[in-house]
Amino acid sequence: MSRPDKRHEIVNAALELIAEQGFHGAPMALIAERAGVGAGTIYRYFENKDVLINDLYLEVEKKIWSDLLVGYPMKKPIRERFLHLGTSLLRYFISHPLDFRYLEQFHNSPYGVAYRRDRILGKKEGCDIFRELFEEGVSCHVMKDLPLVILFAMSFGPLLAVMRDHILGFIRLDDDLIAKTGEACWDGVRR
Amino acid sequence: MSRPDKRHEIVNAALELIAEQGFHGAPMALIAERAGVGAGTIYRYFENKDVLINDLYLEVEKKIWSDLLVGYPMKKPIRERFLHLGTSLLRYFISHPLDFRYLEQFHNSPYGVAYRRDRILGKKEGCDIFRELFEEGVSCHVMKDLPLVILFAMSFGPLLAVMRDHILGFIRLDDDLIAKTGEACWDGVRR
Amino acid sequence: MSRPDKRHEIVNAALELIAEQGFHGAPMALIAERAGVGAGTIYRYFENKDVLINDLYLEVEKKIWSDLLVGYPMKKPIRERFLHLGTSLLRYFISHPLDFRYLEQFHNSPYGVAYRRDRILGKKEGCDIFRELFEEGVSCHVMKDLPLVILFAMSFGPLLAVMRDHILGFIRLDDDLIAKTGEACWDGVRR
Amino acid sequence: MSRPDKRHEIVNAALELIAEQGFHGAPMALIAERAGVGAGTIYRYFENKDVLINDLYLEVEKKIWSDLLVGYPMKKPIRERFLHLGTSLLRYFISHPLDFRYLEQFHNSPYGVAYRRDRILGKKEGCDIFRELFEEGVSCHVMKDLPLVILFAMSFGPLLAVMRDHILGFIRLDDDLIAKTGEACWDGVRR
DNA sequence: GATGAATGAGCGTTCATTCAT
DNA sequence: CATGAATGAACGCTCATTCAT
Repeated sequence: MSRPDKRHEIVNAALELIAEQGFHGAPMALIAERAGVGAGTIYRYFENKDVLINDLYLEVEKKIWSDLLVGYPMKKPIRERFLHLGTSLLRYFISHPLDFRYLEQFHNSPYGVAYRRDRILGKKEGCDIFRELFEEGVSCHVMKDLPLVILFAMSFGPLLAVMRDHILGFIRLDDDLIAKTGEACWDGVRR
Repeated sequence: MSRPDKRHEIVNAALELIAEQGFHGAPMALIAERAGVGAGTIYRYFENKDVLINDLYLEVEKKIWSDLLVGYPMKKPIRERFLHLGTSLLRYFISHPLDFRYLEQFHNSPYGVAYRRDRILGKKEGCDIFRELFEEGVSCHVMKDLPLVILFAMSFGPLLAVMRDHILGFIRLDDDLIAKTGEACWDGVRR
Repeated sequence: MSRPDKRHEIVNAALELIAEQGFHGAPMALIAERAGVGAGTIYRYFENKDVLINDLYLEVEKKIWSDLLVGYPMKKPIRERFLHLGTSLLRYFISHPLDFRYLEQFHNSPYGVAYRRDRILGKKEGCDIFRELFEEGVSCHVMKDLPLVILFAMSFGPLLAVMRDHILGFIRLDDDLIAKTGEACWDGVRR
Repeated sequence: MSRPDKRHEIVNAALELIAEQGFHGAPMALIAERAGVGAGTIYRYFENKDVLINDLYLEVEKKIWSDLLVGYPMKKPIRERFLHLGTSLLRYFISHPLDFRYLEQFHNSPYGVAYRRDRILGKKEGCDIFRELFEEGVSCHVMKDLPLVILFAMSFGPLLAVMRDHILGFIRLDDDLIAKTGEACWDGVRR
């Protein structure tokens, strides 16, 4: 197994275990076992468990951001851009349910708080696209005149809630439902 | 200290510690100490830590349900009932931030999954009021023709997201913002 | 086993193992086993291994200081006081060889450096008696006019070296040899 | 890098690390890194860590012995020979503090005990010069009539103790102090 | 010969749970 | 009943040593 492969096996094992069992259910020894490496090997790739968890988070986030930007209709009206982002996010998570569950575990843990703070305060680069969209939406009187934080919440809140239900098997999100969910979110923020 | 008092102290200590520090930061010995009882005493009231955590969850949920029903405008239009529930929920969490944070910890843990499943499937009593409201809303063509699960998500998702931001200090929810947030949620579900 | 007993068993097991095998040869699990307690039990008495090691050091040192003061001929000439301290120290270590070997391990480790520094600089109380003796010896022209640090070294150096040889079985220190060793040390510092 | 060079780099790196940080602070990987070789390479020169440590000890000791013999006044009186050895030892350690600190680490560890035993029992060659000197001193009634072991201790004990204080910075050994320390040691052993 | 990635036994420490008092 | 000292399995992590390249 080549070096990048081994790293990937570790990251994948961690993603699976943490997504499925939470941080408690993912001791380093188990991650190592599932990755097919020795326990000490993980520490050649990651300084410690925290670093592994944070690096994994960054990787997942990066994949998502780059996915969201694929086909982003920069020149189209705000509504279409909004719908693109919303439905893309849903689609991404539907194809990568472990990523979704990992992010949920991450955000709801000591690790995640700092990141949430940074994101909201605009320190995270990837979020620019959202902030710009919302700022434009507000200033063009297309969206409700509410604090950005609230508009964020009105958009992500329902999307993520719907995703949770999909992941848990309470609904089956198909293209139709994805579109309708996106529209409903738009109704929540539009003026 | 009487028996119910002692139980209450334990439950309260657990609520505080878990809400503030997460499950990791709430070892039984610390809960016992903060409750002013011996470590072994907890096990006279709760079979084990899991039971304590689940019982605590049920208590918090019960308080919330009963609070939501106070002043519930049973006879008023769907919209008003919806807004009552949404803004009441926000108000409850604003005055009981520990309850909110505990629920978040709980839901995002192995404990929480089973409960979410039960609730959605209609096994939880308290949810009846929501289900009835949404079913009526859909059948009267006042709400979007979407699966109940989606309508739930469109309502709770943003509310809880907004609450998180309030708890984390990113916004300050006042009466005006509470009302506007409720309205925005309504826009999301209404036809 | 009563609480003080258990603490004593732990301290004793640590003393034995560290004295005989060094810090490497004294893992907490082994200390616990030899003490006849569970591994976690040690942590009820000592915050961590460092604290155990330092506390043990302080206990040993206290025993020694109090032993040295027994029968200290405060009013007798410097020479007699010096000989009292030297021979008492030898006698103490002969009856408590584990204490001697523990101190050796301790001083020759990261733990011990700080203590040595403090002692030399006169921050340790117990050393007062030595410093006073040497200062008086120098100012009365009974001892050589050398820095205190050197006089300390001229006294303790040979004593401890002789002790090491006794402990290792290279010589058998009897009363006669103890007396002669003390005298030889005195010759080293006296004018 | 030639074979002897590589070996020397390894030995040197081990000396530095162990002298400065103790055995705990000198993992094989770090020794290898500082030596500029691969971790596995060390094992081509030394069977294992113990062997490396023991070989290093022998090298240091050899350097010292050969240094002590430089200018040894074979024909001069016992006193002068004694002073030569004592002050040469001090001077050697002052110019080679790492050697001193390494020896201290070594002697105060499981490794060191065997060597001390050997030396004292006369199995080590280098010690001959000391033993001869002391035996002559005793038989000529120039030194005290004490066991050789004690005379050794009376000589080395204070010297090494003084060195420790110098290394730790408690005193600054200059030529004057070196001479006086040697004389004081002589007073300890002479009749 | 030289390498350094991989290994896994072993470390110090935590904490849910038990049980003698 | 209530206690809290005692427990030991399980954790995250280190490092001497091996071996495929």
